Amino acid sequence: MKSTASRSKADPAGQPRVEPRVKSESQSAISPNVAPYVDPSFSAALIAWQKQHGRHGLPWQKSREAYRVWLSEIMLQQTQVTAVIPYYQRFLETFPTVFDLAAAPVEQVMEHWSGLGYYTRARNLHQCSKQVVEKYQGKFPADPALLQELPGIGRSTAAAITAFSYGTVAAILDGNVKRVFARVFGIDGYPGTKPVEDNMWLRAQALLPAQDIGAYTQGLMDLGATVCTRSSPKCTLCPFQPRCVAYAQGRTAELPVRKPKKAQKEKQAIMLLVQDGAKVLLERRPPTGIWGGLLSLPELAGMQEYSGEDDAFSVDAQMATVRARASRFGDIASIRVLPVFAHVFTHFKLHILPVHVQLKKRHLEVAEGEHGWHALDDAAQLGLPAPIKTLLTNLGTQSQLPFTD
DNA sequence: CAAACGTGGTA
DNA sequence: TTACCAAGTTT
Repeated sequence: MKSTASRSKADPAGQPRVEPRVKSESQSAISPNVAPYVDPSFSAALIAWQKQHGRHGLPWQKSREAYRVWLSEIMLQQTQVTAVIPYYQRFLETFPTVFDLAAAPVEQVMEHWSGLGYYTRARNLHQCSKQVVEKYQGKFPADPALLQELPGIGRSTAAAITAFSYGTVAAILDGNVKRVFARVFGIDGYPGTKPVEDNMWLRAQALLPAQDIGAYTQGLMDLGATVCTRSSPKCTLCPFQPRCVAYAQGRTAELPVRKPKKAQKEKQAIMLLVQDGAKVLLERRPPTGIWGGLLSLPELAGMQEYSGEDDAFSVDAQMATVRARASRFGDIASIRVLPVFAHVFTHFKLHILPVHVQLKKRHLEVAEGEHGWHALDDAAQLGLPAPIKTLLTNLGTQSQLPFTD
């Protein structure tokens, strides 16, 4: 990021030519927002800023190979750069090409994704790799419209992949862009709503440069991630400070408008930790729903609504069921109720009530379909939900369980 | 189309 | 500790 003082000859400076993409329609339906207009100075300023102050050393920036760009873009959906880096590198080592990924069993893909969250992304990633191999001979299309038909790739991701890999001129609209636009143009209204998002897509299209789409797209992301941050934006370093509506009005803290918050739901689930010596009983969760496709502890009766302390879903009341369920797998030596702990998701809080069942004699293969015995020592390597992985790991090290709630 | 879908970091 | 968030897509 240190700038070589000399400007490279590749910098055309001047005005990038932009074809007029927006008709002079009245955007009257979008009340608080001004109609987007073509403004070459926006992309010119951003591209210049990116080349000098943007990020250039991220692991997925070392190659423009579509497979790598695609992999990084999927991993980065709703996920921060620092969280992605180790996953990205491990993925590339294990699956160096789209052919390797397509040929791998989905269980192995889930293992490598474990801990990253939003597990549908992993299943879609795997499906997508297979389709690219079958339909496109392993070469990702350069047309965003074609890419967008593939699982896990939406409008914004399709544009990002083609812009970075092939230089295709297409607009992205991610969280960074929404934040930058909301502030620079003073856009009121929560960006998650249809009218506001539509307006932003129109702007994103109208502001596209004819050249340097890679630097431009990266610039939008970099500016949002490093300067125009959610809290404490570094406005003095921003190339758009002179034209920023939010800055001029002292409203950078209010824009973009926050998501209206709903009452947080709470659920609870009794989870069976059936142990036989050094092995523990795990089951594959259904492909859809929370933790879809991951290995996890058997749940007693699914996740129940939770309302305060006084709940009828107490472990005590379920002991008979616990005993019945566990005895299918062997003769019970002991049952110990472990401390309850909570795990918070984006949209609800889950109270986990673990019950430890020690077997003295495991029934020989109970062929329970999705059930299987796994070494406790392998807990860290298996594709497990983060809190379950923590639970098993702590069990093995004798240390105390996660925070009780 | 609003809701579902994870996790770890920060205020 | 609670609340909010970070390179969105799918249903």
